[in-house]
Amino acid sequence: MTESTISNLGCALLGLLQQNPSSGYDLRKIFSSTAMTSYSDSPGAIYPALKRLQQQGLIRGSVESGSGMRRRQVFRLTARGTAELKKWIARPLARADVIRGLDGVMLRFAFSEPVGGPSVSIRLLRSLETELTSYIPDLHEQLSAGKASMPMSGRLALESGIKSYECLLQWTRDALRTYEPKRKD
Amino acid sequence: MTESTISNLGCALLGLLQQNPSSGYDLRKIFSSTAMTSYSDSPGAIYPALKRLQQQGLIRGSVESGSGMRRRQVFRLTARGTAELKKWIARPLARADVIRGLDGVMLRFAFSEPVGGPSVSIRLLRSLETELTSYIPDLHEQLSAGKASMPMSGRLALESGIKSYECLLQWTRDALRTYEPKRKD
DNA sequence: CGCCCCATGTAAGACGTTACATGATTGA
DNA sequence: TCAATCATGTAACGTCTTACATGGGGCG
Repeated sequence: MTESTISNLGCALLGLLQQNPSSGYDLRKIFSSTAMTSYSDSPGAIYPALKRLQQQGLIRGSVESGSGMRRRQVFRLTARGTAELKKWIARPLARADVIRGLDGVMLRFAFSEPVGGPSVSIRLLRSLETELTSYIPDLHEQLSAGKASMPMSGRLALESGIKSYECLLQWTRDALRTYEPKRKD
Repeated sequence: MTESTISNLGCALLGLLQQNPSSGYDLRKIFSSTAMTSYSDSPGAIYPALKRLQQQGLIRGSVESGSGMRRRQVFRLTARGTAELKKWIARPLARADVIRGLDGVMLRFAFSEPVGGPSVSIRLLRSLETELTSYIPDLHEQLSAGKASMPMSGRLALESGIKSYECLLQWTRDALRTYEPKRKD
């Protein structure tokens, strides 16, 4: 029933709607004009996604049509939508999330504070720190294992991936310090 | 005709096959066991992708079935496949590639040297440097513009994105120095 | 003999992309 | 009035996910 998995785009929509009730067009503008450009602003993605969310009972749209106004439909989260959003954000992290779903993780974190408060943000950061700490050494091993047999560009590409994870780990710790200034490191 | 766009997975397959003729199963193992885990190792993705590449005439499979061996089909690049791979790698970079297709860019770079030699790698790195140099300031502007209205976790998430691009730019310059030791910086 | 791994595939479904289509309203 | 923008959608298409299916070969 509530077993539906929601796509990243769907969750991004939920998160944005939680902050401000918006129309599909508003959301498209957000995706096309802000740093959330990594999500599609095409109508063929957004309107069907909104329809799905509404069919699942997670959002509800109401048509606004005052005189001298263009017809537009403003969507808001339902109680179930809020619950689903919270559940999505609080879902435990696994290594797979770090490897293939980093975008989703950052999206969850971005919404974590307004939706669940600082404690949820901190929990996310902590498990991200854990996963990265265990994953990065694996990557180093692969690098030294394959060093000889890889072309230089391949090796460099792998190093780039490693560096970016290390940079993310750094950021994670900085962010944790922002939330817990008294944390001893 | 050769107008077909090939998916990232398809290009990854082409690149790997260029280095070693392999069966679908071999390729799956690579995806599941190395840092290329970001690509799917599921048979439902790989076998259809191989079939498409073959239908496009970019690879050719030959069934190996010596006695006492399991049947397996080994794929090799055709001339057109090599050409297509080269074209894909040499395609000029645009900002969109940096925003939504970084994976693809790194994949192209990883194969650039064995396929096109150092000059192609260098060209890729240079245009990556250009794109990043122009994109990063935009992100900083967005950050300072939205600073007030964003929840802290949102701001931190944006900062994480910025940091990761800055880290990538750093890597790009390091890599360039690897290829051009005498470059003055 | 039975189980697990090799090796290949197919089918249903979900999602995003691209491109097209439609109307209403604002502004030059 | 004519173009641009607002605002919403639909249709076709390709691809990935998940799950299932199949058969041969090694191993205990």
